[in-house]
Amino acid sequence: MAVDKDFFRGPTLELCRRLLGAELVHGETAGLIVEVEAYIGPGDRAAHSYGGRRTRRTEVMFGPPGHAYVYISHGIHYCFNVVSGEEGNPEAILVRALQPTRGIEIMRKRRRRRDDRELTNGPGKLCQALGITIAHYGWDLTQPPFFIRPGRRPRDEDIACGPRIGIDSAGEARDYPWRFWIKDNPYVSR
DNA sequence: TGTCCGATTGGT
DNA sequence: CCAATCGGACAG
Repeated sequence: MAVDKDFFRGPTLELCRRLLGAELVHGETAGLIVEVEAYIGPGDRAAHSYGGRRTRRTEVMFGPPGHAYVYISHGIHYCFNVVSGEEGNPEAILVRALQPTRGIEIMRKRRRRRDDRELTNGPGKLCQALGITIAHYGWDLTQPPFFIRPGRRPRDEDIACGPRIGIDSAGEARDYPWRFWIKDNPYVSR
């Protein structure tokens, strides 16, 4: 059913590719992961854990991989990340978009949009659609009701990568090609 | 397409 | 103080 703990081990950029096509499940709602971004620890100016910042917010990233890092964005939205990398290295992967697979009626109620693509094509949108909040901070993603299920991994030629979104004041890090998405998938953000 | 604003948290 | 891993509304 859910992935094993080992699924989350290994380099963060490799886990990014492994997450594409996997299913993120919360309760009765779920979707295939179609877009992610890596935020890699102390050396990444765009990461909340840049320079080794260790606060109540970033604490979970210092723990073992496979847990949820949820934070509040601009005061009103939630963003969901998967903690990655070795324990002690504060790394995480932001899930930016999903393709709904289950509970789409629930998502429509929560989101109230005309176009179903607007349900989960952004990091704050997908949290609202799946009911993910700050209360899920630190949760273990190998256990129901909140977990990741392995799926069909896309072929490498069906995966695209490029610079991350919304971080234009991060110096060199701005151009790192650490955003990954499934080519031509209609649920990818932007 | 562009711009503006909400309303919270952490860092300087 | 102010920028931030964003989304929605509305002008044009």
